[in-house]
Amino acid sequence: MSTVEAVKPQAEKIAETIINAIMEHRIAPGSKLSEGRMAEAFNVSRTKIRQALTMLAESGLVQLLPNRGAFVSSPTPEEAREVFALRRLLEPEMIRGVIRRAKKQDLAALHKHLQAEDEARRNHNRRAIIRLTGDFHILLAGLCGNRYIDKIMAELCPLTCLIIALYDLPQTPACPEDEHSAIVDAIEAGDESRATELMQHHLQHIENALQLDSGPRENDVNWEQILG
Amino acid sequence: MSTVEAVKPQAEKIAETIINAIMEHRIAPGSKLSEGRMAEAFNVSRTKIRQALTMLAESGLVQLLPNRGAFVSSPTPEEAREVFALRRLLEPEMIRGVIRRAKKQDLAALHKHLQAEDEARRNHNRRAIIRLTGDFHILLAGLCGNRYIDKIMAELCPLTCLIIALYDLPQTPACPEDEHSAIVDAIEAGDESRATELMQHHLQHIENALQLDSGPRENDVNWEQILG
DNA sequence: CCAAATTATTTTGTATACAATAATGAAAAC
DNA sequence: GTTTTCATTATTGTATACAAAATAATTTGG
Repeated sequence: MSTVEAVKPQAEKIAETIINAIMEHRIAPGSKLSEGRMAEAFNVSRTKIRQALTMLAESGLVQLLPNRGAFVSSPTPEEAREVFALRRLLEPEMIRGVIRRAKKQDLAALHKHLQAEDEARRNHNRRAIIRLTGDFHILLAGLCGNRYIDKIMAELCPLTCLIIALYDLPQTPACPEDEHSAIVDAIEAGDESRATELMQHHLQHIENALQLDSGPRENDVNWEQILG
Repeated sequence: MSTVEAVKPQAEKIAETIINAIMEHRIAPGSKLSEGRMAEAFNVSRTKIRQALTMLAESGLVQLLPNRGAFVSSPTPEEAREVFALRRLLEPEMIRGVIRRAKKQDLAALHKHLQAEDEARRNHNRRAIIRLTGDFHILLAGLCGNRYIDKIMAELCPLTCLIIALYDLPQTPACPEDEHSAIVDAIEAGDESRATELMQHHLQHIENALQLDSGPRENDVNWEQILG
């Protein structure tokens, strides 16, 4: 009797690789994702790539234009605002769930994550910082006890990374230094109102740091280097 | 200069057909969706069907088991509760958006929908009733001004239909008679607190009418959730 | 007759071939 | 020199063929 191992389909892995690259700002918004190139890069047929792309499109990270191909989304300022509005709605509830259900090991995982963030900051590893600050929210979502919120956050966080790539001022550090650790402290203390308020402000800070009044910034496609 | 018409891909249409059938309870939770049969039914190749199925899987309505095929999801009681928890969080916010932004024509569309619901009820067209009561919430979501909430609701409503198919008592009418029209009245009156409260209660009523304490009803063979 | 093992059939997974469409580049016209 | 047109190239869209896996059917052994 063999246990049914959760075999993760290859297409999903490919999609995750792309998501990771998006979260690390290694693929810019608007980049074309050529099926042929990707098939070559991942050493797999276009069929698989196509599958991964439809998944990414369904999650909103990629736009599929008929007969033109797949492009990484570049959210408009309005869409950016909508993303943040939704996150401000979801994440406080998420926090409440985490406080209610978190076990010791979950808190340990959060602390471990904070350490990783810290290390990335010390090393001035900008890419890791961006990805990890996104992952923090995904990690929280995974602990909130609602798998649908979890799924949504897993889509909204990469989208937020695209938004930051488009509208954040390059010099500003994307994420205020210690807000994450303050949130974890409040969670650990079981202080629901403080934790949710910190989260609200945290999200508001991020949005405020963006330049959402002008149109999307001109940034061109540096796609080749990714696969090279 | 030709405007870029939004050509809706065929795969999407197939997926929508399936979603519609799910919302009308013409496909039971747990049903197997065989690629071959579907290809024949829709008169397309399996490639297209496969695309539609990955889309449906991504939206959570279908479960893809490796080497076994596609099955319509049958949410567990826990999942059902999570769906409702999320809806209770999203829909009041949605209502606020609708009140803030709704134009005359939007309200007209809502009234037209209420009429359709009424007619379906008069004709005792149970399938139409179920679908239309779901569509009401999707319609509202489309008016709320946040396309991400819209997208999420377009997934949660069909899921809710599956939940009702699994856990609702057959004799109970799935949706309390006039709650939708009361909500529209409150929206029209611009009474935010009343509208959101009505929506809260509405969702609570639906959930309360379900039998979520026992396991999923023996509808079909529930082979699939075991492997997940 | 029932159970286990084996064969046959069906169904899913993947790659590839070819058609259709768009993007690119070159030549011609103004 | 710039623009338009046409041919070429590259890319996407779709179906199909074949391999792998699972299900169904049959045979064999007890």
